[in-house]
Amino acid sequence: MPTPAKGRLPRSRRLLSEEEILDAALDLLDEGGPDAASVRGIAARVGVAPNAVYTYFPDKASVIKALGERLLGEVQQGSLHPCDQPWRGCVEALALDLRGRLTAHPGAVTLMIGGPLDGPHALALQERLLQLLADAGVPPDQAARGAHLLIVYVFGSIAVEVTERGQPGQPAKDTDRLPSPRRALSDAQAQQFPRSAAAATLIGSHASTEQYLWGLHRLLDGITVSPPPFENQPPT
Amino acid sequence: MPTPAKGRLPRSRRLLSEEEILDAALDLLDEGGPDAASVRGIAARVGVAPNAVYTYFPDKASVIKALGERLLGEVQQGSLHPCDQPWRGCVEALALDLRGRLTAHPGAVTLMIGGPLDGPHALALQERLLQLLADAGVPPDQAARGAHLLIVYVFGSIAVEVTERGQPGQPAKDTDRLPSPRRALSDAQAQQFPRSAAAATLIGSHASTEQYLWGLHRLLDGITVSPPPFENQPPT
DNA sequence: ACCTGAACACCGTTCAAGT
DNA sequence: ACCTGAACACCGTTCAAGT
Repeated sequence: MPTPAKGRLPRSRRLLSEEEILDAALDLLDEGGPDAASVRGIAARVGVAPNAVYTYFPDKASVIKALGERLLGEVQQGSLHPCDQPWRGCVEALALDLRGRLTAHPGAVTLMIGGPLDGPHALALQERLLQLLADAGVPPDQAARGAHLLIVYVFGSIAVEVTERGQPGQPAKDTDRLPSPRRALSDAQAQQFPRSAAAATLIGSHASTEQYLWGLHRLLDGITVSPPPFENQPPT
Repeated sequence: MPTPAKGRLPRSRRLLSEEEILDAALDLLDEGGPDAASVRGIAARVGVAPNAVYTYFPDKASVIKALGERLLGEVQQGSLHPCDQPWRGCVEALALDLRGRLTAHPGAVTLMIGGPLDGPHALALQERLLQLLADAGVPPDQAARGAHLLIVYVFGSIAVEVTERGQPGQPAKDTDRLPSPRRALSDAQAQQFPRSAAAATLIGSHASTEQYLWGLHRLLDGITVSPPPFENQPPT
């Protein structure tokens, strides 16, 4: 028996670790956008041959999946403290933390939303959300629907935000280099879609974080005050 | 002057049309998932050399963008009739139409959400939504925020739905071939995340369309009844 | 077990040439 | 204007071989 090294720490003469590969992938995505995280590029950055990556991950999709899970894990870790605020504040903090940590890596987010979010850290986030809604007195079936609704909203908002800002990979053609947070419409578009043009200027005057939180609370309103008739809310 | 052919119809001896290329791309995506729509594959399907595609579109991203716009255009066209129901019914019909037409093409949707939805048909949909909210008596700034919220929800739901179902490209590993609409958790997962497990069984008992509409109406509740204090709703 | 060089079967895109 | 063959610079992944 070749001594299975039960401590497992000095397992073998590997040059790399899974984490180093994920670091390299994230750096490449941050610098060059969603197409920059090629297996060959990752291998070059950590200084090995392209196929050495396959010692640590079975394929490229697994690398992306693990990277997404790691980003979600940071969120979970960042909100570990039991949160002494009222429940709405806790949901808000969680949503803000999630948004902040993901929008910092638009290239990674673009790849993440291509596949399902079903890893353990994603589940842990859902679990925490269900816990918060239960604490708020929302009955289980409504909390189940509500948590799903919140998840769709939060990830949808992040996805929209990430795709609206230019990725570092795309050269960002200079015709639409507008400084406004939500870019205005061209004259022709404004003429054809007057309400959209007006809405763009109305919303553009607010910070996107404010818009994000407004939507979140509208949604919490809808979840907590809505049918089936339900008024179990604890006092503020 | 080489006679610019003002009628423009028999413009030249082109073998293809933009529509044929989009048809081919959509067929490939439907059959093989998001990675199946290669420029070379499209060209082969319409019977030309790979680079002939670049006569019609400047690059692959433009093909994807045009395809997304076409799918959104069908939605817009499908809800052309002025909608004689009360406004909530109209929003619901629009949301259902959008979901139905997009989830029919999961591969295309996966590619669409990678880039921004800012084409004319996307704007037309937003315009219609703003019109409906204005008809409902929602003041302009709230309608602007609300429309954005609805768009995020609808596209987020579709994206989640599409990524949860397996794409035809991925071989759908036989370990998770569960028949339920929302797949249940493994035993280990259920033990670690009890609320998520319970929520999965609770939601799994409903059709996903019902869950989709539930969220939509919770959201409409939040938009129409919420601060700033507002009770301008027309009688049913 | 881990890494290597070499190869396979693909990509998107460009270029010069033909009509 | 439109299409072609040929090529360039890439991909992800596999395989046999080395340690």
